[in-house]
Amino acid sequence: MSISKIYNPRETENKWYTHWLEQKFFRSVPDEREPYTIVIPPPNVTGVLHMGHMLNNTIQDVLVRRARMQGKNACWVPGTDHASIATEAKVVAMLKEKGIDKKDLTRDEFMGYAWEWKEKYGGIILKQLETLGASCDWDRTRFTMEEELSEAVTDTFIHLYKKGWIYRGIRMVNWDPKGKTAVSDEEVIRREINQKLYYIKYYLSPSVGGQAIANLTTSDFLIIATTRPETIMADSAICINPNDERYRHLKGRSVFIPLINRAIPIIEDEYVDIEFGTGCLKVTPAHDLNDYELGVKHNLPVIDIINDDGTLNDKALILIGEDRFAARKKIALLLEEKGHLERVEDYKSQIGFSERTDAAIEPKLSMQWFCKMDEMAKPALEYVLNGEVKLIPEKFTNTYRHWMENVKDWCISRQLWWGQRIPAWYVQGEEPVIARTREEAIEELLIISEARSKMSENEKADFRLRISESIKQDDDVVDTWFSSWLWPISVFNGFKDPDNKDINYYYPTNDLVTAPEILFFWVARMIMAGHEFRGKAPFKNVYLTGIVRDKAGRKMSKSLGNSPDPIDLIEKYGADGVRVGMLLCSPAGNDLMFDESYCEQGRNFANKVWNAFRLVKGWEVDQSLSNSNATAISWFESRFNEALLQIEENFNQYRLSEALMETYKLVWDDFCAWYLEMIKPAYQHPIDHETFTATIGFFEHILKLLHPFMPFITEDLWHDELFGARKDKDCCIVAVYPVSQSFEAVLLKDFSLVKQVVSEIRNIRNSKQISPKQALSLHVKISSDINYKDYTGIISKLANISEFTPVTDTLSGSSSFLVGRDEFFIPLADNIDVDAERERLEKEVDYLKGFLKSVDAKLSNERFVQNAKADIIDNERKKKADAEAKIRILEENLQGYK
RNA sequence: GGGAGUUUAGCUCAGCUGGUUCAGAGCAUCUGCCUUACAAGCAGAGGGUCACUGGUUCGAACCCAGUAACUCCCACCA
Repeated sequence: MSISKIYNPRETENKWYTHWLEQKFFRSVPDEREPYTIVIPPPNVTGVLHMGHMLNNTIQDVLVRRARMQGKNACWVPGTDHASIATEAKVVAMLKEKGIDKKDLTRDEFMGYAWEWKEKYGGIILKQLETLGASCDWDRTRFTMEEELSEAVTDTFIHLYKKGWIYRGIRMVNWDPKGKTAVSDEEVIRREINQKLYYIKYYLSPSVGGQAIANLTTSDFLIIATTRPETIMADSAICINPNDERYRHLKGRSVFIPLINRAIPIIEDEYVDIEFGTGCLKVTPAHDLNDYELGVKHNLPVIDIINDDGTLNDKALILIGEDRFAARKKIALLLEEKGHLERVEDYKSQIGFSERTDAAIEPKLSMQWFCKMDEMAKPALEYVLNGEVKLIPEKFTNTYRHWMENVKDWCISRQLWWGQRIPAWYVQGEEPVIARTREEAIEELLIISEARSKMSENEKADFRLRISESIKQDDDVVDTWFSSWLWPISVFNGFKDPDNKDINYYYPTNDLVTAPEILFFWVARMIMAGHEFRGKAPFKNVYLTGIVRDKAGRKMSKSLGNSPDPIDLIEKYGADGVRVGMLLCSPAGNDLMFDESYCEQGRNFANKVWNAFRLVKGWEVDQSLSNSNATAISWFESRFNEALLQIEENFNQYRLSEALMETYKLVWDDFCAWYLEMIKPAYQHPIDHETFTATIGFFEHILKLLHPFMPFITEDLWHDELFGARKDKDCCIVAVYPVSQSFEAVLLKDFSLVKQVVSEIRNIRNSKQISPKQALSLHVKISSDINYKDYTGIISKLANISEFTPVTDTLSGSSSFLVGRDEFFIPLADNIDVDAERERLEKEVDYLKGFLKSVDAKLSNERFVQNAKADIIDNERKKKADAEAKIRILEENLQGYK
């Protein structure tokens, strides 16, 4: 036999993945079986696999593989997301390196480069998923920007527009000056930043009507606190609280903006917090959301001094062309020079940053497209509240509800090129028209025009000609999420062909596995779209994974450099090892503190399975031998079913890491450490046929249980001739997953006592430094009803006992122990420290007496006896009897030492 | 500022409706072993005032109230 002592994953992984592909095991087409469907959360095309994907996709693969083995028609749909901002940023950067500026390109040219880039790098992450063993139906791979999915986006836009749920308007949006696009509220990450609060003097203009105000002595100026001094040039007013006594005298007056000396009015509004800062607020409608609203209310002009790229424009009058942050520093100096800066304080406040580019968000007024959310949020909330969609863990329901009840309209336009272009068409002097194509837009315009005034055929032709020359499509694209919210429907072509076989069969899908961070971005919106377009939520369960953190609890990120490359890990520990490692440290719903040592544990486990196989593989069967392991076999059978029940339960509750741990212990402890040790024939001895067959059967069952977690090693072993000849199609991946059968509880209970006996003997050996090779004799004084005769063989073998003698009296000069009510003695005449032995017994008796006392106290407590349930009381009585019996035994034994 | 969650062994976590022999697992640690499946291993051991303070109860890791620490989400205070 020349099987390697160590499991070598590299050889097997490729081989079996290819085999699975060849056999089309991942392929799913509708049939009569019950479907089990997962759509992948499409990773960004720009992405490379990181630990978050690793976790997320391992979980999906475990679920899919298990479902497949349970006989369901398992379908895992893979794909990628075009990720407009992230991808466009990468393409722009790539072009820049080549010396090309996006500004110098036409839209088409840019898209050419972008597609080229996508073709080149877009497939990487999916290839990487293969190495981890993902059993996706690759024939179904979709991309959110491919033609059909883009059409779905356009159709959806039109549909919602017709419903009046999509509208255009000027709003204060979150502007990303780096990406030069608006981003949604959800894409803004707020961080507390150390800032400076600048106290700036605004001098009052000469008093009203030329009359000096008497009590205005020191103050020819007001002081205003701001974190953004570079925006003072955009100020439209100063606002005070009408109830603020301190500023009563300022009503109706105006001040000059420092440096540029533009006069602005002082207005009053209760919005201003008297307590904060100086109680005076500068109102900058163009650059602050609240100020904007204040401006609308008080009819103030909007002065936008910041360009799309975050530099100051000519309306600023000074510091034109400077970046906003540079301008901030410079203006502080200028103000200081001119004596306008009263003081500067350190100040902490929340600043928004773009999720995609990490640029500080600039509130900016602009014309954008919005999607109304309130109507769609209602049913989407209902699905979760009534349990049709289950969030796992449940705690997210609260957060979900809160969000859905306070949902705001969704800014869906993005000032980018990479994405689905907004299907709005403009002609000078006309309202925008929403249509799929230029032609349809023109027709639409014609109809509108026709409705206004009747046109002759000539006029029509003229009109058509005129508008087809001037008509222009909106330059913007829709938010990426505006395509991914359709994903569970669009991957099955549910928009183009709403009654097709696939969508009818696979939709709604079963489980969605994703990160809680995108519960609102994506999950909530998918539920909305699911309801709107299919009348059904898109999935039944949403498993929200934790965030992968490092050992110190920091989120794994590129910038921290604390994230291992999953592919390196797979190289090092094997895909099965990494999968196990990932799951071992991922309790459902909690973040996981990842550490490489978990992968090591996973690898060791794979190796354990490998070696168990080597052992069995090496046995020679002797047909003439009769079965000498009946007890061990029935014990393991029961134990297996007991564990399987537990595993099923864990899976039902999506406790994957517990399901894995249960399997791990079943294999390592019960199967390897106990069962195999019990039946293992002596060196170079054959095994009987019956035991061998049973063991092979157990092994197969174990491989099946392990398969969803460790697909490669299990498939590899599955095909060994040990298990008989297998056809190409007869694979572990499609083997029938076992279903738990009834088991013998009494046998399991008795056996746990037997294990204790073995452990006690080993313990005595250990403490007395007796070699395992030295056989011992065991004397047993039985008072329980366990039939130890059934177990003498097992005990003898596992504890190296040469003689098993029933006795009726305690045996002095021996090391003794108690298991249950049965007493065991190992004669060790010259190796016994009598004092120590006596002491040990006394200690045990003391402990038992204490224990008995507490039980007695309970039982003599009337209220306990009155209130507690009968079985609890019974149990206490049993404990009492048990303790009393043990004390009697031990005390009897102690006689021998007196 | 509002809300949610967490706090159990050195680490990561179980502990389901309060009640099986003084609270469990895996890893790590310690001790002894290279015993022909596996040192990526075997056998054994140690390790916890269940964050803190009260309360309810015959009985609390579990229920209630408060306190503290941490985490996350939401929010326009310059």
